[in-house]
Parts: sequence; C-alpha cells; structure tokens
Amino acid sequence: MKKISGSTVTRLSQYYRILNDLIENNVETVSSSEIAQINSITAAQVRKDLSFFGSFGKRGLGYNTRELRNTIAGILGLHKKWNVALVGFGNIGRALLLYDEFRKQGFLFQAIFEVDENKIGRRVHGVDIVHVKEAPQILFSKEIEIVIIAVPAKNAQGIIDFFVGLGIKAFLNFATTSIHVPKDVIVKNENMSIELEALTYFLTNKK
Amino acid sequence: MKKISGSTVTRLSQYYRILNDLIENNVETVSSSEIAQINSITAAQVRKDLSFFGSFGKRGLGYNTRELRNTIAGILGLHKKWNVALVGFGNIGRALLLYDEFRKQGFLFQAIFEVDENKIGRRVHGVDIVHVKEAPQILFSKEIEIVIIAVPAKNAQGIIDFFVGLGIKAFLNFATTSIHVPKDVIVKNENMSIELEALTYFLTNKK
DNA sequence: AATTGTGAACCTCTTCACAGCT
DNA sequence: AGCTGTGAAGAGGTTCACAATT
Repeated sequence: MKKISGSTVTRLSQYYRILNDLIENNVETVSSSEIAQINSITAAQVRKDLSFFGSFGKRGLGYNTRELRNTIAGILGLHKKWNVALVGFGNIGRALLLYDEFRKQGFLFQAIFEVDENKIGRRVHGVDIVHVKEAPQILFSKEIEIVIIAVPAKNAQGIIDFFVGLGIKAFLNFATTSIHVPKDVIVKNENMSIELEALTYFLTNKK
Repeated sequence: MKKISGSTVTRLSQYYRILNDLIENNVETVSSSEIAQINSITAAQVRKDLSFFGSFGKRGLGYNTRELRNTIAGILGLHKKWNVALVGFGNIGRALLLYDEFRKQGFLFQAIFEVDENKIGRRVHGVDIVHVKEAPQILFSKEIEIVIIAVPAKNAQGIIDFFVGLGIKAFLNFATTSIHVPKDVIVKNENMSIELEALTYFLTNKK
C-alpha cells in the first residue's frame, strides 16, 4: 500500500465522527464539500484523502453516509474492539480510565499496571490494578495490543522499553519527554503542555 | 515577522524541555546535532527552526544552554505566568487541574466554570468552581487569557462562542468535535481518541 | 577542527482544474 | 447539472551542503 501521511489518518478519524453525526441525524448522502465545510478544509482534500483507499462516492451524488462510515471504520481498524492497558494510575490515568470517548470507540481497558503497592490489588471500574511485573502474562491472556503510558516523565522511556520487549507495538504516551523506539513501534504523544505553549506563542506574537 | 509553522513552534517547546534537562545536569553548551539526536530529528532542522528568530549559537562551539533556554522561553512567552480558566469539572477537568506539568510551566488555574449546581460553590485545590454566567467579571478580574474546554462535545462550540464573545483568543479544547472560530482566535485540539485511532490504523495496516 | 547559519535542492502535502460518471 | 476522482501545479516544510565564524 502507498504510504499514507499521518494527517490523512487524522482527517479520516474526523470524517468518521462527522459521518456518525450525520447518520444519527438520518442524513443518507453527503458531498465532499459538505464534509469539508464542517472540518474547515477543502473538498479536494477530502476526496484526495479517500482516494488513497479507493473510490467510495458516486459522481453527481456524493457519498452514502453509512457506507462511507463503515469503509473508514475498516481502514482505521474500528470494526473491532481493541484491548488496552493503562500504565500509571495517577491523575491522568484515572481520567483516561473514566473517559467515555474511549469506551464509545470500542477501546477496552483490560489492565492497569502500577508499581505503587498502595494502589495494587484495587479494582476500579471493573479493572484490576496489578504490578507491572505481571505484564508478561496479562498482556498475553487479555490480548492487549495498545499500551497507554501515564507515568512520570522520568520513568516513561524505561516503561516503554519494557513493554516493547514484551512485543507491544503501539503506545499512547502522556509523559512529556522524548521517547525512542524501534522503527516497527509507534508512539503517539499526547502532549498537553506543549499544546498550551503553542497558545502562549500565539498570544505573545500575534499582531 | 515571517510566518512560523506550527511544527516549528512545537519543536521549540521540545528544545525548551531538553535545554531545561541539560541545565539541570549542569551542561553548559550544546550543539544542534546533540539537540537533534535527543529529538530524533536532523541538526539542520534545529538550526533552521532557531534561525527564524535570530542567531543564538557560536560557530565551532554550539549554544549556551542557559541563554538558548531563556531565548526560547521569550519566544514562546514562557517568561511570564499565564492565567487559565477551566470549563467543565468532570473527569478530564479534574485531572487537568491536578496536572503538575501545567503548574511547573507557569500556568495558573484561576477559575473553574461549571453549570452543574452540585459542583458550583466548591473550592478545589485553591480554585473556586463558579457558574459560567460569572465569567464576564472573573475573566477580567483574574486577567485570564487562556480557556481550557473540558465539556461534553455537544456543548463545546456553544461554550467557545460564549468565551470568544467575552474576548478570549486562545483555547485548549478536549472535546472531540469540529470547532469553528474567527480568524483571530486559536483553538488547539487535544484529541485523545483520534490519536488512539492513529494507533489502530497503524496496527491494522502495518506489514 | 568544529559547528553555525542559510540558500538551494528536495520532498511532501495541499489545492487546482477538469475529464469522466451518474 | 452535479459531484467525484485524479494528474498537474503550487505551497510549504525538510534536508543538503557549504561558506562563514570561533
């Protein structure tokens, strides 16, 4: 398959959400320019993004919302449930566990890993908090493919190395630090203070 | 000033963190290639990013860590404290209030806005939860310039419109929905499920 | 000898514009 | 007539490569 840019993948997620909204409102057909307008991008961008994967529209008519939604779900891998583990049950970890959007999109928290003995053994929202050293067995038995990192920055690289060693290929990282992984592993950084700093840059330099 | 890309601003934030680490470890000088290596980018990228703002290095020697850190702080506007308001005190809002990184970078939560009468009137970590309708006075008296949106997706556009009407120009938005604002307003989206979907795309389509 | 700062080359992503379908 | 799908053009971002400087 041709190399698809990260921006295209991000936009597919956005189209997917827009299509879900339209379907909920019983809209059956949508044009690239309507999707574009909702997203504040160009219609050509929408069509180009979709064209990497096939031809899903009807000329003169547009796209069937339900068909296109299902097609995008297939591309993004959202037609199945994904088993996820959380590492670190602090402020951020707790919020992520309770975050509705994840559940709604079919992400299932199957384990919470910690090292704090005060937290280990508790069961929160149906998920057991266990020691990180149990990861080898649990990742396997629960078929976990995605690990969310919500530990202090100084521990993040070590934790990720450990899980890479156990065969995990995909991480969502909330620690604000540079992470190095092998080429076949993907880390998506969720970097909240860096985004805030983009705002302070804007406020400081505007006009 | 020449137009600076968002990626450059993001990288400046990363350089800023790296420089802080180096300073903490008493490193006094650093080269573009050392910064680059930590960041997994090229040395030319580091130099080009900095060159948009001036010449801060010494040929043959590199950059003085403390000077460069302070220069970048100035560019990003991190030489001052920023007053921030949080809208929505649910899971995500609570986690953000407690998030250490924000405090460390000089972001001060000055108000929490809610509409839930059960939450209004409480004081959490030194910050009062008040009704959104009090925003006009509080934004002014507390000199708030940045608003963090942690409300349900369906309310996000309305809330943002309200705060734009009150003169706020910068938002960090945790609601997963398309937001439209005037050209002189910036919204940074912190979109956690979209990042997770980039992982499922990767896992689904790799190899 | 080492490393910066930068024009030019290169590459990638976005937009244009229109032929081709429905 | 209307809208898609896409090659080509355009814009923007990254890397190269080397003169300039310490």
